[in-house]
Amino acid sequence: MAEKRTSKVTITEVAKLAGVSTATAGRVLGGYGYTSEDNKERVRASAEKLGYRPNLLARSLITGKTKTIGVVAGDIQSPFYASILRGIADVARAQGFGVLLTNSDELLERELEAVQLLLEKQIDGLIIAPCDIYDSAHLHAAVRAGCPIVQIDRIVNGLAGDSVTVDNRAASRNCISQLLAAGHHRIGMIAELERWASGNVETFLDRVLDSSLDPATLFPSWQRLFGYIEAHAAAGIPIDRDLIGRVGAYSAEAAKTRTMALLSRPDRPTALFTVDGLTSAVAMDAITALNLRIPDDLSLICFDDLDWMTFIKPGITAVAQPLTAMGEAAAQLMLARIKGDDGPMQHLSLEPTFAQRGSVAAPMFATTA
Amino acid sequence: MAEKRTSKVTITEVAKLAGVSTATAGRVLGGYGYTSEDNKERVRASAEKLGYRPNLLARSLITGKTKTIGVVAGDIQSPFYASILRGIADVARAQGFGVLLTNSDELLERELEAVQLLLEKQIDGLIIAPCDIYDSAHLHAAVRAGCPIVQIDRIVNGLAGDSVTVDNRAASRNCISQLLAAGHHRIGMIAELERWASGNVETFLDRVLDSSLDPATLFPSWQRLFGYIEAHAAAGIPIDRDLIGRVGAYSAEAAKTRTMALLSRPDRPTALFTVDGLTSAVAMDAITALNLRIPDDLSLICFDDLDWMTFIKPGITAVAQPLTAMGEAAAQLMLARIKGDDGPMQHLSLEPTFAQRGSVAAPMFATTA
DNA sequence: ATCAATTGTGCGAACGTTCTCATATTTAGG
DNA sequence: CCTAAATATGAGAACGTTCGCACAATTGAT
Repeated sequence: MAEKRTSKVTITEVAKLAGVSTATAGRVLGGYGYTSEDNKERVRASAEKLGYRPNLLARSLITGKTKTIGVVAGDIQSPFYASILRGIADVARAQGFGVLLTNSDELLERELEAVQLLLEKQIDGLIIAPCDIYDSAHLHAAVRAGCPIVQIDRIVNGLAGDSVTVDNRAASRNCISQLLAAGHHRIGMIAELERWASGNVETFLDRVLDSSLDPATLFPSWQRLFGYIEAHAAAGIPIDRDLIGRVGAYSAEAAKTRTMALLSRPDRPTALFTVDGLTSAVAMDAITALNLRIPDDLSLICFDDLDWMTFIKPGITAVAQPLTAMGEAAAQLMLARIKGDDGPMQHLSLEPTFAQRGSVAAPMFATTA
Repeated sequence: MAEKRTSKVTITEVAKLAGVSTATAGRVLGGYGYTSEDNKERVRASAEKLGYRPNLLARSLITGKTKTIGVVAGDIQSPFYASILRGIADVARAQGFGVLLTNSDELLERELEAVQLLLEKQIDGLIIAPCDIYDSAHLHAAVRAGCPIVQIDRIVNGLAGDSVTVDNRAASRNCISQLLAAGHHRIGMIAELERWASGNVETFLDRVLDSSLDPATLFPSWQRLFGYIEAHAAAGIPIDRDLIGRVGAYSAEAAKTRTMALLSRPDRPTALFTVDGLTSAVAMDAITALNLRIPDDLSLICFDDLDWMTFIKPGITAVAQPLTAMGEAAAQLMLARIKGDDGPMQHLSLEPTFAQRGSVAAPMFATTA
């Protein structure tokens, strides 16, 4: 490159032009300490004239604060994380904070790298949807190293960090209860249900029913299954294990296969409960492919409210998580910690809203015994 | 806070423990220069033992490179920006770069603040969907200050920065031609059409028809109107000015009002062309509200392919921009510039794909003369 | 054997801020 | 008038790295 001038106007040059020390120039430009009205003007004028831009790197190096918060999302491309991120970014911006973003794709290895990078970049705090809620030594280490953490959507067991979640268990129980009340006895469920530390779905059923399981220690999809089981128990309806479509991974393809299989059974469910945005879209796709009518052939309730649920055929009844609000709350908690709040850990549980629309009806007839 | 230890293990301490100079420790840990195998091991062991984490701030301050690229999106919450961002983040991560994100909400003032913040944080480059393509002095200044810029979706007139866009004019022309070929003579269009430097829609029509307008200097929605006009001209079909629904702002409410008005006319169009994701969703909403059947009562083609377009009633025919690819390309261009590429500006135009589905049919009858 | 690379090391100066300290000067209260 | 606070300034040391330089020690080709 021929020319590479400009850009590096330092505070020293501004000070020189203004005829004061760098210390004084720093004080007026950084706004910290005493300066005479006289010098304030002179320094500001010089800064303006030279087109001075403070170098936040240098400031951060000495203050130890970067005014940047790191975010590890699963996948910003999903409306779920996109909305949360929006909430975070808004609050951060309002306070002059920047947002450093990474995706984990729910892969622990990625998360590890991401957290590493963010910490090296000296972020003031970390907002994360943790992949692994049972161990996550790296997160414990981060906290120990003085980096406050706010968890989103799920909670690492025993981690000293705030959290913002939704009562998935109650919301799910509510959905299933509504379906049961409408007369459905065979309610299908499509859920990720990837990791559970202590066994398989059968074990899980037992543990829920004998109340020896703390839902707070689970991944959301397991919490939602928790509510599904509870609702059935409360209504005295036995659960057909075959109706619990465990996808086992966060994958559209796998979910599609699983859903098609579930809905193609001769004794297919009369109602379906999808447990997140991905499975809802996939289910809708399968339903269209199989030419099933909603709610005549199949009732449907979805977790996560997507824009198309408003205007599709009959509206789709759904649970809406307050996503941007969750992001905002997370950022607010974070900023409080950064400002020095060292009170006890806060675990916010925001209220989801229930969007009653037209996808639930009474079952037309029993498909099979 | 009672304890605030750990976290600050510096390279000096590592060096001391390893019994070498900070320079040597720096060389092995930073991987830049010569070091004996012997010392390499010793230093690495010491670093490991102390839990050393490099402070990228300090490194950046001296190298002048932060390995961070700034992104100014309109609104990450929209699938459009979310997908682009995903592409950017992937490429960045693969090269060890971080992504600093901000939203402009397409507001110049916000963009100004955002760019300011990013520059002060010393980003290595800026990827932006610029609000104002006619002036943007701040972007020219950034380039002059040595910060490479890659523009997305639209191009600031005369700005020395690369760009990644889509041929909106051609894609739009193609859509309209298909509708015309299907027999539609009254094709409605809903578009933002917020800013055009040189006048109103009438003037624009004239300028397009006498070929005195360079589409590259326009906002996407105007480019799409450009194609709409051209297609009509090519087919020899006169344009009814009333069918061009100019929303005038990026607002769902305004778009809804405009769309409802357009579709409620006694001489309503027999086909509709929506020009982005927002207007498509809004149009779908309006269509449902008015109880119009697709494609019987109304044919529909949308710009931007959204997930629900696959599984809604008849599939919705749409133009799909290669969003993640655009993000990836933008990041790639950016990284090349950062690595020192000072070749001529590149203006990439990626090919959109056309998803032919079931929302287009011949018009059933003329609604009115 | 000689000279020029190549390899290896440490010292101390950067980078652009803020911070600590020392030292004035002004203000205010008795 | 005196003293204590408040206001104002500058010199120079931080912050944690990398970089330039000087200087050895080792190579390898003539």
